[in-house]
Amino acid sequence: MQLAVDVGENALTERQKDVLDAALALLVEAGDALTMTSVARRASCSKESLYKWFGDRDGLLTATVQWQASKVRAVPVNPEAFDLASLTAGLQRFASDWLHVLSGTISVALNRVAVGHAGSDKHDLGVIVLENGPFAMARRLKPLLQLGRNTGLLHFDETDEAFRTFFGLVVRDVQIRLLLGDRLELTDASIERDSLRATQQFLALYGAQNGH
Amino acid sequence: MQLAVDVGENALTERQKDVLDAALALLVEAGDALTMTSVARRASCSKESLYKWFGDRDGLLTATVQWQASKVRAVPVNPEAFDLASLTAGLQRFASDWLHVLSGTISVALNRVAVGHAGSDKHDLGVIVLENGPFAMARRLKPLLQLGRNTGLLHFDETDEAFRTFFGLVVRDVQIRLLLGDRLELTDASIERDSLRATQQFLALYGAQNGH
DNA sequence: CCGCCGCCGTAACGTACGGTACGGTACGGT
DNA sequence: ACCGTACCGTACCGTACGTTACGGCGGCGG
Repeated sequence: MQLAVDVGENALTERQKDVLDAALALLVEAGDALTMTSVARRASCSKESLYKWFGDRDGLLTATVQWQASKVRAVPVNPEAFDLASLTAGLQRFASDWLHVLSGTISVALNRVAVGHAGSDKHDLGVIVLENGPFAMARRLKPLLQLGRNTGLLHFDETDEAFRTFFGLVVRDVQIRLLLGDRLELTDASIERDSLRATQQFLALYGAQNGH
Repeated sequence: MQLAVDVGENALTERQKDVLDAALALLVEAGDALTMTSVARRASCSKESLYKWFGDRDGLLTATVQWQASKVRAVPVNPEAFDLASLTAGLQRFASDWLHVLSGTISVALNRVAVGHAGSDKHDLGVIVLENGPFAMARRLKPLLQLGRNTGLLHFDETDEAFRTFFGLVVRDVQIRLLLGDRLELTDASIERDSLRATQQFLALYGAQNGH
């Protein structure tokens, strides 16, 4: 399940990063209708350079998605003085971060193009987004869950099942509705509220003080 | 929130239904790469007829999505002799049905093209899928939830919040992973197991016998 | 100063596909 | 028998876009 995301040495010059940022912006604006010409114009570079640097259109899209993925790096949770309060805070902070990312225009745009490409031959984008989306969330959250289990604060058999339940409680129908174009404004306040609710529901299901 | 899905009189001839079924099959196979020529060839009809019947490519796609939507009609739950057992059975059956639909190749294909189109100007497909997906699920489930509340079996303030929690517990990360191309085989047995788990978790959160 | 290199801008090419036009055929009505 | 209608198959047109090629220009080593 451990797929290579970073290509070791990205070897991206600043100029190329600027180009990829321009591609990101266009991806947000136009979605998959992005053209090589539009990227070249927006980034003030030649199409020749685009093809030299990224090979072809798919290479550019792949590099763009990876570039965005490399920008959102995980902040690890430090397991010092671990108790119910810090577990709750960690879960809620995690849910809040995730909802903020999910509802961002960049996340929506990238997920849209990746979903679209997963339907054709090119599964690369889907794999990359999968790896940096749900799978990355799982890798980041599972240590916290296992720490909770080791300290007796949580009860579950399969870490993966616990994670997926938490995922469901946090994300619910938000992502699919956003991807399908539903206007669904998530204010900071509502995200805070939903994160707290999801965390409390998760603790009600897997917390040590409750039955099961 | 009540959007027209059926166009009153569909006025679809059998021939046209066959064409739309061919379009559905091609949508599953090729996704958004479907071409008018391929539909005409598969359905053994002329492109002229396609344009006469459906206007343009978007019209064909819209008609295809609506045609599929018209095929999966809801089976209402009869509220006779309602108790905890029938509530549990209803929820579980609902979850099972939904997971079966979600994981079907047709649902995945239609959601993919709708998500893709939601990124461009044409939001129609997204709205239609939204209307026949999450929103239809909500309309079908909410009467059952309210019946549960009226009979004292469930406790919640907002029906919509309860529904969305159930949605999250049932769907979790399954749909987004399928849309992104993750190989995720859902056997009948695993779906039955997941439906039961989701139902029990939901009852643990909103059931009358539990706290809150 | 000179030549090489990387890059910009743009023009050009090939192709795929949406959309249209048209000839040919079957059929039902008169 | 004749006509209108509906439809199939196919050829065709226009365009958009991916991809390639080329001219020009600034910088840098010699």
